[in-house]
Amino acid sequence: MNLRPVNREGIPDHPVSRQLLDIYERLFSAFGPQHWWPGDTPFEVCVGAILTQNTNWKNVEKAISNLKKHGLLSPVALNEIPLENLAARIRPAGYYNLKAGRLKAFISMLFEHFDGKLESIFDVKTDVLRTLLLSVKGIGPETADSMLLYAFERPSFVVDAYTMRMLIRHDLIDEEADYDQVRDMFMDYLPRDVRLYNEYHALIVRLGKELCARRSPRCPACPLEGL
DNA sequence: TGCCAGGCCGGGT
DNA sequence: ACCCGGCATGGC
Repeated sequence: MNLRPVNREGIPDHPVSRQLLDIYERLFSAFGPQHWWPGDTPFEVCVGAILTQNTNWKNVEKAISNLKKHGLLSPVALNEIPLENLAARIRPAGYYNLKAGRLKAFISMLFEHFDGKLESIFDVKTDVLRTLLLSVKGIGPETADSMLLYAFERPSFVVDAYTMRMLIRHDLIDEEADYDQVRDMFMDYLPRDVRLYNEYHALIVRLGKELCARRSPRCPACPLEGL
């Protein structure tokens, strides 16, 4: 338990590392590359990360396409539009009043610290940026890590409900493990590789959509069966 | 038809 | 420090 991973040419040599890599291999074999994030620009990824909180991605697509159609998918536009109008545009994503406020809070941070320019963020160190994102009301750990990984291309592992269920059902963590513990496990025992983390999380979500990381029932054909 | 979806916050113990 | 209700639409 107190063993630390040993990095050998970027590949940790440790039972937990092998287990996590084994899961990755099985998922990749079963599903293939997922080509995430489904979004055109870093800014769109950030917006999508907020909109998809506890929400089906299909609904988020409608909301984003709405924003695009009305020319609202930019920091300036979202800064200008009144809260109520924004809420109406993102209605299909659910929790639209809540999320309109969260988008506004994110945009406010963008203007306060980066003059509204997303490009300015690329200079900021990852841990500083993560703390900054988490300080925005409405951005929690998963949303922050999604932005870090998929918009800003930092090796920050994203943990979600599917990840928890998958690990619990296969007895890799105990029920009371929290977000940061699980994130730390992946990041301590896997190489800090953006492409790996990108694909890994996307594959877990795919697993959840298709099969046995759903709440119920457990799928007998799970590619992770018999780990 | 009811359950679920790529969370997070705030108030009450 | 936990626990829990609220937030809301659309798909299967």
